[in-house]
Amino acid sequence: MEYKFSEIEEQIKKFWSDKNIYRVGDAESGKPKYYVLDMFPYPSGAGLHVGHPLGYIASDIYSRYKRMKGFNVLHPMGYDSFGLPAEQYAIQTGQHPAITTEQNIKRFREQYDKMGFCFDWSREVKTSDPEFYKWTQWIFIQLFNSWYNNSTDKAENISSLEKIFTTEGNANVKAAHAEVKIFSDNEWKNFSESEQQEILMRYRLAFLSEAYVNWCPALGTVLANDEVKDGVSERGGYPVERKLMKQWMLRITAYAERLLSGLNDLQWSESIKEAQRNWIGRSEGASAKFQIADSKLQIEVFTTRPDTIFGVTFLTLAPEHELINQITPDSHKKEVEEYVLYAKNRSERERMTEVKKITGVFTGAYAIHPFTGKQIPVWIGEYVLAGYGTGAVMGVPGHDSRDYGFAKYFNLEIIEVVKPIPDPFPKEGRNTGATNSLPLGESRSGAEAFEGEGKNINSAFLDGLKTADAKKKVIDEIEKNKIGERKINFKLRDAVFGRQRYWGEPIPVYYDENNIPRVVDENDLPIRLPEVDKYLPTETGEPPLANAKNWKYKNKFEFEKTTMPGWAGSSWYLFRYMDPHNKNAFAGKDKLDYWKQVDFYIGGSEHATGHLMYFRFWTKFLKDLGLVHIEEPAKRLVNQGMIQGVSQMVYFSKAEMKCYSTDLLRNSFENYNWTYADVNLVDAKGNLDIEKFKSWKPEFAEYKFQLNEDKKFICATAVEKMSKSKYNVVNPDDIIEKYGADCFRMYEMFLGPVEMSKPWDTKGIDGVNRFLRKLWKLFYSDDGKWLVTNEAATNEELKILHKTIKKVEDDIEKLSYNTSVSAFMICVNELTDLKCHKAEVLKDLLLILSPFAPFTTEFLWQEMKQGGSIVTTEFPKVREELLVKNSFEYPIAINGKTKTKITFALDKEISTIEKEVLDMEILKKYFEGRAPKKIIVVKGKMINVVV
RNA sequence: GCCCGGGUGGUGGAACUGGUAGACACGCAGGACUUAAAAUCCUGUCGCCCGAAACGGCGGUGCGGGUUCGAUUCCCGCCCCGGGCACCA
Repeated sequence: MEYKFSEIEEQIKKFWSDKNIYRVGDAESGKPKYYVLDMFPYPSGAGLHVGHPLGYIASDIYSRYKRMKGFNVLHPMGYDSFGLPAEQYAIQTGQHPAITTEQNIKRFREQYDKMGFCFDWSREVKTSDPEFYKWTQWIFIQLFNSWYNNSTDKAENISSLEKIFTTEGNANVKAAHAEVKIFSDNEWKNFSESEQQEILMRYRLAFLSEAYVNWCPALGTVLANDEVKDGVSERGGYPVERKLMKQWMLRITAYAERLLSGLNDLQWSESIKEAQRNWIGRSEGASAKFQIADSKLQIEVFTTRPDTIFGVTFLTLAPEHELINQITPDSHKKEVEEYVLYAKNRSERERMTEVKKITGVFTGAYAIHPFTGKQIPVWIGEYVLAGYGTGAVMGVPGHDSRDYGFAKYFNLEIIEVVKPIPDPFPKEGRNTGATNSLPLGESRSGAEAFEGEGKNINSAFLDGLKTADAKKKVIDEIEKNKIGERKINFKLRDAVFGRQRYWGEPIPVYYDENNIPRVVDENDLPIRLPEVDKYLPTETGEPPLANAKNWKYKNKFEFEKTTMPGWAGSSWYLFRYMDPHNKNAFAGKDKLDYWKQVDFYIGGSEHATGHLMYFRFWTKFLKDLGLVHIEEPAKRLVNQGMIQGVSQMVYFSKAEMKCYSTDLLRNSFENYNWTYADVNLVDAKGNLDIEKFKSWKPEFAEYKFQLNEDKKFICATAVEKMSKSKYNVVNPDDIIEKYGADCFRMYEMFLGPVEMSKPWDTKGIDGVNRFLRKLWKLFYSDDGKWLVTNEAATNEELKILHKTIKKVEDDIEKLSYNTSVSAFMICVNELTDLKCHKAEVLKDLLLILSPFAPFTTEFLWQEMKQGGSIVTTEFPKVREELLVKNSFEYPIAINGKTKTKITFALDKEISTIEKEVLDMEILKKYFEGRAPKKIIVVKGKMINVVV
């Protein structure tokens, strides 16, 4: 019988679906749980390319393996189906994004099914489904109704805060909040309703706030920080500018400390953890207030180097700083206003690309140094960011490179206050670890700012102290004199949550008769996305939802018109899979208790600072409310690498109207132009199908094609990202059609470690294809006879089998799938050599191979009449006793170079081995008459003789 | 600039915790089968040198040093590639 994978796949697919084999139960299964999750895909119109399934295959193998190991495995799939592309398409064509999205989901589903993934589709979720976004809105309401209590270090209901305000005011409240004035209980009671609500808004975890946001005019919406890369939008690459806008935001900064410390215990890749640490950007230091001369005003700065305070020669304010107007004397108003205007009109992009450019202006005002009493000038500079710290810095040009650059440029005073301590034990050729340290005796004059640690000079009471001690001492002084306080700052900013877009979850907020924002009643959820006749903003610049007719809460109140960002639904979806059809809660308590958290999460590293941050934030929030019992959503995270494309290029000369086979050009490429050729027009050996190329790119129809000596036309290649525009996309459907799903799955794994990026090269797939055919031949002869016998297996055969079981088991745990595929190949090669067709061996081989090649193994399992399904059968146990070795072939090295091999029993005395080795005749010639100095015997490893 | 990864044959990659570098494949070369092709099977395949062959010699894991009986693996200093962050006080 021939190996006809497409028939097998059809038959087995039906077998599984008839048996409902992938249906996953909950606690009643009586088994320990294991939760494997793939990152939520956005169903794009392009479908999947060969790179996407990499992670899915890896998680699928793991899920199948865990299931065979006795776990109740949850391995669900769904869609993050709100998003920009469908909406952009809607704007262009008028087609409702829901329709486009549905079509794309259908296509994704077809592709998933072909690959034989063990998803339990009865648990499928879609973020754009009202049954799903009802709970996204519900969580938003909880965020709105919560504040973060820094004393208990958790989120609490806003009512507890109101109670405190009523009994004692806000003076002693430790909370994450925007700037508020201190008020007493009586004052609170006398505030109007809207004043009270205005204050509460400054404490809520979901809040409306006026802030500088990333505005993207081309997309017509604001973006969160992680959605902006290099000053342009991550999606589409459109310019982004800073704009002051009233926006819904989430107070993720309240969780900064927990988001940071929680990283330590996670089994995530170091690079992702580092990316998150940098993004959170915790720094310790102090705030200090500088009095403005002849004024009651003070300017507060934040610094991580309070020990350098005696080196302060100026202050710099961000152009957006709110005190600028008040401190600037009339004499300097004009220049200052001009400068502020200039800075304001510079886009984020310009600012970023011109980082080196130094700009600034003197305000005309002076501040008083809190310790020396000296007057120092107050400047405005673009290098100071409004959103970080206090928006003002103390200029220490001696010990900060930016301050140094600024001072040099504007000719401001520079004072040295920290001297580096020379390394007393300099190690030759070694990095001492100290940054910027100078060799002993070298002077610092004319050098740049020294940013390292050292000893204080020119610093009054700090003189002679080492940096760490000076910091401590100066902060004590600062606090004692009420100049400022010890402070921790974070780079992390609150997340902009509203989007001026149509295709997203409506924010469940309305505005009452006093225009106070209120969340809707939970019983009114979901607030459905209304129909609109066009998806663009209104003529008055309102978001698309303002186009909806008769869309009012309780028929009279205006709804909020912005929608939630793409990452809203994906911030909590892990819980919905546990209980996807629950009508009364986002997930039932019993389900949450059983499934707890994701044990194994797999997805791309591009989500390091976006999704993975919000995902953790929402989980922590839900935990604070007692709704879930876990602090972190995913214990172990693996980032699959990218599968790159191999682009094919044709070199040509326009003048000659001629294309050249690449091997003819050698080193003269620069004299020619090139153009992409679709990878599908090039055969496995790099040979271009010229006729097809001509009809694909008609502008080359009249060109001559210069072939090489073998009468071939060879394309140049480059490894690049797989993308439509590079014509290097390989579609998994084509591969599956040609080689079958099992072969596709195994080949993707065989390509290399899951975490690494690598180019897709279809050529290599033949190796895996041959392997599957060889496997088949252990079961069927060429003329279709069933070969499997019930003969007892020999020791040698069992050894081969159990060696493979052990290897595969270890490899799966380590996700080293490429080496398990090798192990299978070795096993089948060895069994083929022994002509082994014994059921005893083959049955276990099928079992261990089944997570990789589920279709073929299930088919053969059924042919072997083993009963049940291979999917639900137990993973075979290694019989270690078969693998015990009693002798070892030692490599014998002379001075570390292997010369020969000798076998010794493993329990042989080392001293006996030493003696025997030294007496060996073949080794004598290597000694060249010298007496061996030393012999090293490492049991079971090797022997080395030193002469 | 800073922070993470990574660099091994023509190609993808393997090598436990410092112990035989190049497993397993692809490709290539040669051969068998065939009228022929496909498929399949066999042999060889890191480089150089000697040789009829060797279970001969030398070199070799980006480069230069070091530690060690022994280094792809550990340490120091560089180079290159990929990714992230980027005036964060």
